[in-house]
Amino acid sequence: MVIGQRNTQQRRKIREVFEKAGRPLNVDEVHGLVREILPGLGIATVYRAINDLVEEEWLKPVELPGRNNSYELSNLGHHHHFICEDCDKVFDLQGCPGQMKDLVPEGFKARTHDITIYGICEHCNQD
Amino acid sequence: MVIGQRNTQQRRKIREVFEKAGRPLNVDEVHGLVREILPGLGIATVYRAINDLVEEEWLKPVELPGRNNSYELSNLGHHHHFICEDCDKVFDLQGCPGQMKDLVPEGFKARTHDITIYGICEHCNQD
DNA sequence: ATCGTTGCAAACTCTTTGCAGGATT
DNA sequence: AATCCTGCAAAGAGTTTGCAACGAT
Repeated sequence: MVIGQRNTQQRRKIREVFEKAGRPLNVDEVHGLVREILPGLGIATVYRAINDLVEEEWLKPVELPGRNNSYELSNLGHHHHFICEDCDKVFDLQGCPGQMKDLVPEGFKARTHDITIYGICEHCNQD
Repeated sequence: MVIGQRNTQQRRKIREVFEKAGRPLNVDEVHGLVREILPGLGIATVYRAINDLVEEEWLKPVELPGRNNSYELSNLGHHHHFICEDCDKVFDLQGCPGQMKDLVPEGFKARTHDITIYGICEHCNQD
């Protein structure tokens, strides 16, 4: 539900980890991070809180090929994602190559697009 | 297993639907299509046949954001995908905008990328 | 006091696996 | 005949839902 939410400890901490992360987080990452402070936190609570935050458009799902959804703050504008093949973390990328309409054949209508780049992140690249 | 496979009716029909489809198919689509001819076909058989075909590199998984894997013939070269938001089918696109390296920040190393375009396919666009 | 939220357990979906019978070589 | 494959059912992963107790308002 979008109205009448209560400001519980659990939901406060869940919002905090998203604000601090600066990159998309999946359900297990949120569960793990909040559990450092609230060890009893149940996974169903994380799912319910995230789904409510998506419904009220504070979070946006980041659907990535071949993996479970991550989520990020919804106020970020059009951008794309990088997946580190070493540490498996997801990062935001700035910019967009555009020209997507050229890829679409006659008769098809393009509405939007996702780009995912795979590689090695800055931190893992140092090893 | 990659060697010693047997040419069963089920596996023959599964290969046939991929050859005829001309676009990526998911497990349910394959199950549905082959069941028109072999009504007793079990879903586990479809999973096992597809996994074997992937292992021998006759098929390639098409991992798409927010949906179950589809699969396509592995001899298609670099290309991207279109998802119809109306009929939910997946189509192949020719070409690639390139310039992906420009999106990646200093310190990150890009290896490959996926592009998915969402919109309305030719057939659904006629309605 | 009300009623949204929590944790637990059960249910659901998608995929994989164990097994006994059946098909291909 | 050997052994791979099949269908079924059970088991796993990830996610959702029902419920009684709890906590925010």
